[in-house]
Amino acid sequence: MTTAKRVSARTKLLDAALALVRRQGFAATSVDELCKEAGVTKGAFFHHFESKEALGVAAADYWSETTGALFAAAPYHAIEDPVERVLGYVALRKSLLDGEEAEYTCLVGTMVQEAYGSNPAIRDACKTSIFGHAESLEDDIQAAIKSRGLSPDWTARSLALHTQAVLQGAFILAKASGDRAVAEDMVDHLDRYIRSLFLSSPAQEA
Amino acid sequence: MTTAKRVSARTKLLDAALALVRRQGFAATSVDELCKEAGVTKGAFFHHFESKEALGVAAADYWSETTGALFAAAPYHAIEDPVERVLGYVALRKSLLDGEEAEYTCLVGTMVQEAYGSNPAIRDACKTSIFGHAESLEDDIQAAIKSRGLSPDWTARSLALHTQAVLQGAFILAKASGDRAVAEDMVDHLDRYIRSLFLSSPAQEA
DNA sequence: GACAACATACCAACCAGTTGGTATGTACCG
DNA sequence: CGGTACATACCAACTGGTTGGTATGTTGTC
Repeated sequence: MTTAKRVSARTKLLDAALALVRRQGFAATSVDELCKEAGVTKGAFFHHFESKEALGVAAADYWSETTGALFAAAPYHAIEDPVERVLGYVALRKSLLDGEEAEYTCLVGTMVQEAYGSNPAIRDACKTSIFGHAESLEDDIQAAIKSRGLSPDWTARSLALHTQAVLQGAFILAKASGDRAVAEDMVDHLDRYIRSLFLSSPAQEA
Repeated sequence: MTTAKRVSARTKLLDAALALVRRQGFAATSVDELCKEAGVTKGAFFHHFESKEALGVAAADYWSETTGALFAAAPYHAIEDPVERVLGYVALRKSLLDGEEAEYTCLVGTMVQEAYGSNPAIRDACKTSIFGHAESLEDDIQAAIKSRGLSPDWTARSLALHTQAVLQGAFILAKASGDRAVAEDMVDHLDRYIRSLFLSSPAQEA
């Protein structure tokens, strides 16, 4: 092992950032607070990150890595029919709506709202995270289009992004109402929409 | 006229709050900055608002009023067919995606992400704004259901909220990418979904 | 002359970031 | 193998500027 005793201060700070920024936003989270949550000192913070902004960028990248690994390992990829695979993704997203708001909502969706106008580096990192995740869905959607012989007037990319938009919006409504059931209803509508795009016959149970 | 020379400091501060908070978020916007933008002093600020938090609540209420008036005056209400009226609302929302991000995005959607965990008063004001606006759509959706003789497994309320979720999500994607065309695509998907719910035959042009 | 609507001057707490330092490697040279 | 040179990882104390908020005016109006 080349580095670190057990868990490096860097990783502890990134975990602290996920927890605190998701709960209260980026600007409202101070460096002191992050250090306290991580159990390290300010010296350690500025050893690993040259600024608070740099921590924000690193946190977005860290978010992409950890959530990317989670979705890459998910069992829905094994579903053979591509339409059902896309619906499997949506079902997984619904099942992840569990616990407190700060536990299931999206770090980069929260951060980009604060950063888009004043912090290009964080904005770009958030963009890469959201649009990169959407891309991982695009191939399945494209395969689903092909499998049903469709020539839609919408693109696989735009539908992949739509799933992300619905989820991000669902998070906002859940945060506003304090009720994750609202978010679940939004995902149900998304499921219904995707079925309507790929299945010629009307309603059908999951 | 009972108050104010021309425009009261209170209104100027609320307008400043809309501009600044939409651009950079609530926590990142300081009282000094708000006063400078509004062209008033700190004394005026704390004369009208007992705290920064109170300004946040007032800004959310002010947002509800101004946007409420805008939508109440919109011509789509005159459309006779309730399904077309709902689609008219969606078309209006799409047409409002104009200018810079900070000009078309939602104040309360931005604020609630920062406030939900640490500021119940602001959270509630945002909830009232979003859910209140959704309610103004609910009657039209209910009428649309009735007009087509449907008995759906979804509620008018949940579809009204879904429109808001799609819009809020579209704003996030637009902020992340810096491209409002992405948001327009999301609204197109919403339009397509609503048509699929109410029209038995497939695609049809607006 | 009372009261609302502001302005000016100020403060204690907090902010991001810096400093100067220690403890523990690790690389390389003789 | 020993020792010096350098790197990495971290820490406690500090700094200058900013923060939300206050105390005390001044002004215009009924």
